[in-house]
Amino acid sequence: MKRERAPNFYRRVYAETKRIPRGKVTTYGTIARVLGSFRASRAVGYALMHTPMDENIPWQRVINARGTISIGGNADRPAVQKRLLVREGVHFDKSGTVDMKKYFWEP
DNA sequence: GGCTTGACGCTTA
DNA sequence: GTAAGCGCCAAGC
Repeated sequence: MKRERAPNFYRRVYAETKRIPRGKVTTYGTIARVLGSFRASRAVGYALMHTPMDENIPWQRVINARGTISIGGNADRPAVQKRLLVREGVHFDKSGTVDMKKYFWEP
């Protein structure tokens, strides 16, 4: 998980994620585009998956293009993520979808 | 060094 | 409007 030789790509993803202001959310594609590869959405997701909690990175503000939270495996993580976003002022739809039109943030 | 998997995105049916 | 397939980058085996 924690690699001393953290790839530059990871650091970029973390940096962009930390740039997200409170009450705003972004998508993997946006992060990938900022990094220089719009189609690297998968790599971005993979990087966030390895997001070290030591850095206190708001990975919860990064969601997919649909505005919904994926993961699926542990239902605890998305639950906490949704809770954090709602606590920050992000409104969630009853289906668990975020209104990207209002909360979508891009650099 | 090559193949497969993975928090996705976009296009086509 | 919903469903399925292809493509991208990066890491793991």
